[in-house]
Amino acid sequence: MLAGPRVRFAPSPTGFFHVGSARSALFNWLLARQSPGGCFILRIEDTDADRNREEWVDGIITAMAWLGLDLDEGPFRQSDNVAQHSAAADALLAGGYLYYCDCTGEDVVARKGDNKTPGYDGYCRERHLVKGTNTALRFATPREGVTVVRDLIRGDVEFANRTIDDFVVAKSSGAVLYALANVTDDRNDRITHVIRGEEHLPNAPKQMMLWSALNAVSGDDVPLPRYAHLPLLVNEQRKKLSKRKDPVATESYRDQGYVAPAFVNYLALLGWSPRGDQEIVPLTTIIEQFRLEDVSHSPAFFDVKKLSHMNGEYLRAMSTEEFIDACAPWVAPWSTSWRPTDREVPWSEADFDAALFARVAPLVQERVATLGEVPAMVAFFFLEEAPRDEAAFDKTLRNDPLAQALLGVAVERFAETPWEASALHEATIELGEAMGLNLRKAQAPIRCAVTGSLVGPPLFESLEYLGRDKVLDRLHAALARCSG
RNA sequence: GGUCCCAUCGUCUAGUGGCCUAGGACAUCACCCUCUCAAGGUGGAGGCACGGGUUCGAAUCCCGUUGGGACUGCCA
Repeated sequence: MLAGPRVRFAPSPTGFFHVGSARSALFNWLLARQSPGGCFILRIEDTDADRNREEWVDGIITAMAWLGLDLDEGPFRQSDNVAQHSAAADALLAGGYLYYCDCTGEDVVARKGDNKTPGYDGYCRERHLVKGTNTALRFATPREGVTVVRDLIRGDVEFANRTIDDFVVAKSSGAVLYALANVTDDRNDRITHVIRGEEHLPNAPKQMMLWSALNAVSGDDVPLPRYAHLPLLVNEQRKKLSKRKDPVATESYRDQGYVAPAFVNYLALLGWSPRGDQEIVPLTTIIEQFRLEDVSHSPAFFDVKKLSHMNGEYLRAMSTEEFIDACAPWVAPWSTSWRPTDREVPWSEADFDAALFARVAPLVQERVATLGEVPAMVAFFFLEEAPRDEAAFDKTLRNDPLAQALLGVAVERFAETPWEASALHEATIELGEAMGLNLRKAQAPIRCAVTGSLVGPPLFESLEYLGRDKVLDRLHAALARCSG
């Protein structure tokens, strides 16, 4: 049987799950899923104990599950492989690829002077130091020749070897660093494609050197992986998305009520596009058409506006039942296993009426872009008193005698109108006509009195669903507030 | 500073030498629909960074300029 590509997503759990990471994970996953025998591996790169936190690991796993990026192997922990990393370092040292160095950072800078070549100057390369308490292990990079990274997205990228300094492979504490740990694991996992962010491109030649050296000292000639460096995701300032300054936490998009299929679809569009003029396409199409070779070379801006639009499209494409279920974490969080963080539902469990929500759901489904917008739109159904938009109230009612008069008549008329939307609609038209108001004008004060707002779901359906008693109560209350 | 990457509407992109009078999507504007708000429909405005080549022909190839970015850690 033909072995498919083996890819890995190797995040370090040093913060919230970054949307850029989510895209890297997705592109890796797509490659694995589009070929028979493809294998998608999650490897948590947690070797820097100082910066890792267990909750971030959970965040990665939860977010990937949410996005539907299922694993074939893992999750593995890089920290479980430290013995192999050390063994790799030992072998490389024995093979003459590594040497001990006791230079401090200051030493290196001090010696630099007018030297144009950045980084370490190779000072200790010929000193033949032995292991001590302050000795790091460095890789002796070739002084001549070039290393060419055959990048699937960018083509061949050449690095003159003399521009690559003797980088540190293991700290003086003995801890093996990223470059070697990553390569050792990739080699052991038989990774065939390394797909990651463009910020790793300068690491590639170093890792290729390490890979070849490892092959030489182990006698196990593992084929070099193909590399693919994804364009960066940038902010409005065209800078790499920053964990500190930019809204990059994938979790927060879920909390806001973006749905996974929409989020994945949008992510796929960042640096890639499906054939034809249709951008909203099913995952199966994306899997089918995705090619690393087609990924764009230039950085992409994460545009929340476009994401929102797409999310709205996905929401509207749902059946009513699906939409109702999808709303649950935002409207009835007590009933769900997952619920958004930092989001308060304006009503209590006792106030909520699931049957009523099911009736109004179709009305809001076509009016929201995210599920997080739903509660505010339907709060007036479940709260004893509708939330108040004071400015709207002042404008439409308090300072408008005609509107108050209309409300007064409405109270009487609605007391005897058959309680259904179409009759209420008709009644309001007649009410307005009697006072020289078109429906647009006539509905406003009623809407404001009953829903507390000037915008919302269709009014007459809302009245019907709310019920005569509540509507009449609110009409009276509004009148009272005008005179009070 | 050094190494490397990148360059089509405001944004994401299609475009791989003639199909380009440069297509689509988001955003934006106008109009239509309409009980509000949305959604939807129709239409508009808006782009190949610049300069040289190569070619009968260049958004597409080459060189340069300019501009942006990443990396430059005993982090990943």
